[in-house]
Order: sequence, then structure tokens, then C-alpha cells
Amino acid sequence: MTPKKPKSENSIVDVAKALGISPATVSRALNNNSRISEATRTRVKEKAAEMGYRHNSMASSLRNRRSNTIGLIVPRISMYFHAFFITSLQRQLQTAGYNLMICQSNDSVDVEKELANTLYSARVDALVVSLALYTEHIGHFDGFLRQGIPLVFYDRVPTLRTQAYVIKGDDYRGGLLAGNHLIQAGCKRVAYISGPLSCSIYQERTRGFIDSLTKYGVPFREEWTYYHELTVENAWSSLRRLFAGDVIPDGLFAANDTTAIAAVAFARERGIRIPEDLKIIGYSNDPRTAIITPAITSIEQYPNEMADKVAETLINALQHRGPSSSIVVGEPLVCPVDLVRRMTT
Amino acid sequence: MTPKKPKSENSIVDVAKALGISPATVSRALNNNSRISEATRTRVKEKAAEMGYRHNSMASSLRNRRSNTIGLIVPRISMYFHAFFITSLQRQLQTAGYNLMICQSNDSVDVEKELANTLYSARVDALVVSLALYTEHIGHFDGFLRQGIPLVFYDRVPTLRTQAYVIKGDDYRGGLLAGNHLIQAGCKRVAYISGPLSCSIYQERTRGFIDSLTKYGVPFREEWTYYHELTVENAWSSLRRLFAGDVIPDGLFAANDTTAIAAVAFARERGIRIPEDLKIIGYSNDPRTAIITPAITSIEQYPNEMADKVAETLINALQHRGPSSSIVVGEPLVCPVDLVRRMTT
DNA sequence: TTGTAGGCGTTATCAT
DNA sequence: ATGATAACGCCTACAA
Repeated sequence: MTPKKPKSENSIVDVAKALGISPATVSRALNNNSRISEATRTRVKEKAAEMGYRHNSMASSLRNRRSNTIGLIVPRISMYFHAFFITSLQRQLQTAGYNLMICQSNDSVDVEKELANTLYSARVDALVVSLALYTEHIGHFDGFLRQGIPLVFYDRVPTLRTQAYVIKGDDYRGGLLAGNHLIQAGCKRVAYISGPLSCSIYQERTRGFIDSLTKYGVPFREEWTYYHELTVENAWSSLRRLFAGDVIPDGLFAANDTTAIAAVAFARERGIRIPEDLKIIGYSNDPRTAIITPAITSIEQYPNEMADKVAETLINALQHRGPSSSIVVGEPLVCPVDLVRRMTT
Repeated sequence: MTPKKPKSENSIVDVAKALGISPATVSRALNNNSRISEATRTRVKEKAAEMGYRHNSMASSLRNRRSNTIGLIVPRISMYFHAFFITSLQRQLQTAGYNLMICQSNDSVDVEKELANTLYSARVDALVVSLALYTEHIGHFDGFLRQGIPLVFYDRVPTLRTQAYVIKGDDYRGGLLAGNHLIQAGCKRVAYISGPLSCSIYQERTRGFIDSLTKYGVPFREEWTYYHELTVENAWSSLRRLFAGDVIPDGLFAANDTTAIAAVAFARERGIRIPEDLKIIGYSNDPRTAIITPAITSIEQYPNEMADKVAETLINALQHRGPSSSIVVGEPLVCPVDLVRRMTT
């Protein structure tokens, strides 16, 4: 492939010339416009194929003022939940004739801002976002709202009120279920490792968890609670501190599965028996929780179902069907979660 | 967000009018063209910001005949290797001013074809592809070659000769290393579960593996070799057959980690001791191989390094630097692999 | 340093 | 059923 400068391609004008008809007719024929004779349509399509003509969506987008592209900003595609969400969303949007432009913020607020601007300039027809870990202000998305471009937040949604669509998991209930389950399994001294409270999902999981403990009269101990990015390294560091004292936890709620997995490894290293000495519950039902020994109890979030809701919302909004959608601005749609019991509880 | 029709936005013409200058000047000022006075540049940028002006990349792309977007077709983003590859590639392209349009073929040849067409119409400046499992003919990418649009295959590359860039892992060596390692660990009766041979990576792994056995005089047994999609279900089905007879394997090379993980689970269920009775080696060094018990020996493919090479190739090709690139058309670039020894061997 | 003008390829509108 | 025309917003010779 020698680097040659982009040879100008055949356009509909060229096809039109070759056939001795007008570009408008060619355009209509290719777009299956009804007011064109079957004969012409066939003739045009054949000629176009013969000439290697390809539709130019840049020109088409400019003319139509719509790109048929939807932007997606996600913290990281390597997170199980998001990978599955994306796959499902992409399939549905593809079917509806939209392309999905997938971008990763890498959990950086700055990158998120840049991406928002880029996608705005790219004139995406809609934007779907799951926020970075420390995003609190969402002013970088205001342009979309001002222009009436559909904006959908999912999973990690803004904590402030917004005029965008909001589709989230029932993280409060997830936290509640986790707490209830640990207590019902007999835990008296429960620890908690959470993500930062700047992030909606951890706020809610924490609320639910605390409410559960309160309901059962089990103390929520500040000194056994950690809020930090949920990496393996941070998990080990917190676990070491948790198990450094005389009194040690007999239950742990890890707000993500990476942390729960680290906890299982930690317990093994320390000779802490699971579930006898320590019960562990994670969050997201990452496939890894099922293959590790012992398999980890976790909270399922149904990424595919959430993708369904997001797709439905998008397509409704883009087709201006408006109120027929089940999701409306200002009222978050909350998707169910379930506890999946395995061997750590 | 009430569905309102897209309000027409301010263009450079509007900004120009507001300032009483020509659109050309505005365009140049915004693009930091050198031949514009500092004063004007500042005035223009301020006014543009004030008016909420946003660059329209559709118009710009049409005019410039380049989209600054690079297309990517990948079998599935949920595969560890690809997720890491993408993250790394995206970061580098972003830095270089390109957007990445990530698409999944879902291992379907038909979807792959559709995506190729869509991305062609979208006028991506370059295309990066890892092929679907059963893609043998690659004619659907010919348009890119004809138009001189840089085309890069990576990982799962065409088995036929092509004029595109080819960047692949050293799968032959991976297969060789796997075979050598099993034999050196004492295996006499080795089984093999591979992906379909339509796919370059499995072809090569198989070749390497067979060459290793041959070198050591260990028989390669057709009846202990399976070629199929490497899913959990298929793995179990093959494993059951492998261990149904009187003589059973003492070593298994699984051509991906999902299969190796399934084998560990299978062995546990059957009470087969690992590594005493059965040694297992996987492929890709998926993080899951490290957390499972026993941790699985695997072949590391260095997705980030491969992404580096792909990014370098792309940027070179896009900037017409031509021959200064270390990667040239017609000669596949082969990236190193390494064996990571763990507890299953 | 700035302005003028034409065109990138497509499609909607208005005419025939 | 088809054609002529203009416009989407931007950029860049070329002119001043």
C-alpha cells in the first residue's frame, strides 16, 4: 500500500453523467425514494455498483444535519459491566441504523470533558454517558441540552439534578440486599470497602448498606469503612488495616467485584476461612466471581436490560416520539438488581 | 429534555457577521493560522465562545476530504486481549488527534462486511481490523486498498496474501512454547483444543504445537485434538470426550484461556489432580488465569505493545511518511510472546 | 493581514 | 417521474 493521495472518488454526479440523467434522480434511486421508476432505480444501482460508487456520509450528514452517529463515553471498556452493556447497546443501535462512537474517559474528568467537546463537534445525534469516578459538575454536557441533543446518563449518573435522561441500577437496593444478606448469614462485625462518594453508585450502595445495618441494629463502623478507588492495590492496603487489630470483621461488603476477589486472595494468604471466619459479598456479578475458589456472592446488575432501556430511550428521543417513551426527563429510571448467592456467604 | 427540533447553530458566518469581518478570517483565526493578527485571533475566539460557536466537523471533513476518524473492527470487546488493545490504541490515536470508531463484528462474517461498508461510507481515514473467526475471504476490504486508505490487520489476520499492513502475535512460537513446556514438564500424552483453522492465530498455534511435539518425538494424536469455537460449552463437551477412554491425557494445550479455565473446573469436578495428573496451559494470559485456583500457565501476548505498533503504523501511513515506518506492506510484523508459568504445569 | 468566491457531495424544494 | 437549483458549513486558492 504505497501512500498515495486520496484519489477522488465517483460521486452521484459522476454516476448521473455516466447515465445521462440528473444527480437528483441518482440520489433518489439510491435512497429508494418511492417516486422513481423501477427501471431507473435498477439502472442507477447497477451503474453505481459498476463504477464503485460509495455513499458519502459526510456530505449526507452535512446536508441532513444529522450524523446517524451516537456518542458513548464510558469509564473503561474493560469493566465487565460496561463491556456487556456496550455490546448490547451497539447491536440495537446498529439495527436502528445508527453508529456508535465508543470513547473511554479512563475515569479522568479532563478526558471526559475533551471527549464531550469532540463528540459535540462531531455532531453526534445523541450522547450516552457513564461518568468518571470523580465527575461532580456536569457543565461540559450543557451544550447538548441547550441544543436539544438527547443526552442519556446511565449507571454512574449525576448526583445533581439534570435535564437529561437518567437510567440507573438500583444501587440503593443493592446495598440493602448486601447488608441484609450478610446479617442474615450471621455477621455481627461488618466492614465495608466502597468507591468514592463523588460517584452516584457508591453513594447509593452506601446508603442502602447503612440502612440495612441500622434496621438490624448492627453497628456501621466508620473505622471499618474505606472510600477509595476500587483497585487491587487499594483493596489490599485496606484489608491489611482491617485485619490488623484485635477485633476483626466477620463480614465484608465490597462495592465492586475486583475488591471482593482481592479479599478472597487476602483471606487465603492470611489463612482466614471463608465463609466460616469471614463472609464476603461483591458487586456486579463479574464472571470472575463465579470461577474463583470460593465463588463469590455478588449483586447482578443486568447490563443487557439496562442497554435495552437506553436504546429504547434513545430511539424514542431521536424519532421525536416524545411522551410515548417510558423514560422521561427528570425522573431517573431505576433498573432492578438481584443477589446471586455463592460460596463466600 | 423536550424533543425540540435541532435549532440551527451559529456558524463561522454568523460569527463573522457579528464582528463585521469575513468568514475566512474567522476560519483562519479559529484554526490558529499564522497569517492572522494576534488581536483579531483573540477577538474572534472570544466572540465565538460568547456565541456558543462549535466547530462542525461534518462540514470540515467534507471540505478537507478527511474525517480524522479511524475505524476499528474487532470480534468482541469483551475479550481481554482486545479490550486492552483498544484502550491503548485509543489513547494514542486521541493524542494524535484522531477519533476511533470502535465496532464489533461479534465474530460474524456478515456483520463484519456490513461494518466495513459503513465505515467506508463514513470515510474513515484508516481502518484497523481483527477478523471474525470464520472470515476467509477479505474482499469486503478491497475498497480501502483501492482508495489507498490505510488498512491494518492485527492479531487475527488474513491467511491469504494481502496488500494491507499486517501486525500479528508470534502465534507459531506461542504454540511451540506451549508444546515444549508441557513436554519438559513431563507430559507424554498431550491433548489439544484449538479454535477453527479458518483463523490465522489457530493455524499458527497449531503448527507451532505440532512442530514441538514432533521435535520431541511425542505423538500428536488426531483423536485428542479438537477444532471448534472456544466457548465454555464446547470446552466441556470436548473434555468429556477426552477423558472418556481408558488412556487419558496428562497434558492439555488450550488455545485460549476460557478453555483452560473450563479445563480446570472440569478437572476439579472429576477429581483429576492438577498438575500431578494433568498439566494445562492456556493462551492470552487473561487476568482470570491468575486468580483461579490453581493459577493457570499461559502465553502472554502483550496487547499494549501490539497497539503501539498499530498506532505507529497508522500515524506513519496517515502522514505519508511512507518508508520511514518500520512496518511495510507485504511483510507481516510479528510481535513477541512469552510463556507465563503458574501452577497448572 | 484580510477579503472574495467557489466547491467538497448530497438532498430538499420547486418546477416541469 | 425527473430535472434544475440551492444550500448544509467550512476551507483555501487567489486577489487585494
